[in-house]
Amino acid sequence: MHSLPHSGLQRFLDRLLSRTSLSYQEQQAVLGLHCRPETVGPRQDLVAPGETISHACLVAKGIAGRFDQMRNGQRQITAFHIAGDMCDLHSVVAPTAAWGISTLSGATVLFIPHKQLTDLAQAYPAIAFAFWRDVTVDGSILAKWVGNLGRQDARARIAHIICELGVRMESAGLALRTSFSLDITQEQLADAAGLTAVHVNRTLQGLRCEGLIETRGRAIEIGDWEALAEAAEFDPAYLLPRQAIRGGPALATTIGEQQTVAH
Amino acid sequence: MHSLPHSGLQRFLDRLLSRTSLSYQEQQAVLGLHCRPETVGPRQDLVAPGETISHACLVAKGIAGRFDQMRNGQRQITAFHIAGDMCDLHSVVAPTAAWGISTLSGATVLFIPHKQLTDLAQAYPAIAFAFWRDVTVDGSILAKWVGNLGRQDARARIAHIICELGVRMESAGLALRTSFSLDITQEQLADAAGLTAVHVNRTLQGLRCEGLIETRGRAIEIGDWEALAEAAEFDPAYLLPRQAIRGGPALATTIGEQQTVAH
DNA sequence: CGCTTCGTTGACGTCTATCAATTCATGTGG
DNA sequence: CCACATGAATTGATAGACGTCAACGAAGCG
Repeated sequence: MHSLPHSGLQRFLDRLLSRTSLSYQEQQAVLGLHCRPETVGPRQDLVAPGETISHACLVAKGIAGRFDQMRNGQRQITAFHIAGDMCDLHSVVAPTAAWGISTLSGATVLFIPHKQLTDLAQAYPAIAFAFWRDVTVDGSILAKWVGNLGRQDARARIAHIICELGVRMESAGLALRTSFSLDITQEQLADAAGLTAVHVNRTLQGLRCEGLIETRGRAIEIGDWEALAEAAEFDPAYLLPRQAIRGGPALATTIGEQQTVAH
Repeated sequence: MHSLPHSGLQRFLDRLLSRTSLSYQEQQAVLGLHCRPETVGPRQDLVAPGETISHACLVAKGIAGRFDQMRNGQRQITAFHIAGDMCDLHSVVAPTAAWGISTLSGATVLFIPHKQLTDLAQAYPAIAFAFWRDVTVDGSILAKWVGNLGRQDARARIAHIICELGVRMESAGLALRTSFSLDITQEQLADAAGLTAVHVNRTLQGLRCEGLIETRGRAIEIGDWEALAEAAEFDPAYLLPRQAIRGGPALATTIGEQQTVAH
């Protein structure tokens, strides 16, 4: 369909490589995925709640969110997806989504048929393993969000979300953790933090007054990272950076990794 | 180590079989896992937060919980594990836990070395696939908990937890969804619902007054299931019952399932 | 019998939601 | 260049849900 790999695929590959080593051939196989790119405006639903889908969504540019929808129409964002994230690798296993996916900012999204992904996982065990790790990271983030929503107040919740996205953007090579653009509205931030937009607004003002963050438009500057992380009780271990994976079981090498992680 | 398979392994196998078909040989391989059973009292930590582990925990009897711990010692339970649940299949991929695991009631737990599980996944692709599905179910439940904590009030949150555990116990063949023993304290329920024990107590009284639940000790009776599910906005789709898996991609059969799911 | 754990109750304080306006930024068309 | 529309950020006043603290009762257990 496309002779040159889309830059979104390169970002996705980089993300996989950040936790799993893949051979040249395996890397080429990922880059060779056939996909249908699409430019989407903000606040557009990519997957409706309850819909059965046959493709996964890869965010190439912008930011998207998975959400749970209540009867009264309120939404709870359960995950943010930045450039390079595959929104719903789960859908390969469970094609009928209990959730929805929607763009938050304007975005470029690649639609990849499930069959392409399953074929890939089948042909290359190392890729299947990388996919499994990706799903595990997703679960780890969700567990942390449960803790964040259940046991932290508004100030800590928002600080935690800001810390997480900063670190994730830095890991993805999109920005510095202390200076990045969080291209979502306060209302969307509220839907992620389990708060109202009004209260998010006041809490952000509090964080600014404390000197923990500065904002210019949707750009966020964090002067004192340690202080913000302290306020958020943020510990990046749950994001499973490479060192948290190292020292793992033999599966990594035996099931298809071509080379061990550098030490 | 043990000539006869432990009944906990049988429960675990049944759980896997509820979503993935396995051949006789594969089933025997699961039952042949070597494990160290241990009887543990209530409120005992099986895995401390931040600990690096080399084994997974399988709950054979009783109920355990994964939790996130705050600086001040408060805990947020992020997942319940009933008999037949493998607590931390994730730990195979990420052996340094960002979370902790603790018994809630008294329990019998089997400790299974990671190596056993990785060997199994390596030898039998269908088992690897079943593990992947298990991790996906876990993630789906976590996402629903985020929605429950972020956008529902105390009454709906507690009702939702009760509904979920009822359905899961019924699926596991442990009880009826309308009549089961929820062997945890109100304080533990509060740690899962993101509330205080006092407020849980009052909310439970409210649910009893409304006639939505009846309790005798820790046994719960649900007279009108529909009404409770309505109050909780509970839809079991997120638990990925077998029918949500059917109609999935070809991976199931191509990657090792011996027979298609009965229809 | 005393000890411990758990469930229950009351009074009070605080965090967050709700509702409604107002300001600000941006873009569009005349 | 201005009038206007639109979406987002901000502000104020008030209400409600939930937390906190403290005490008491019930049940199991050595």
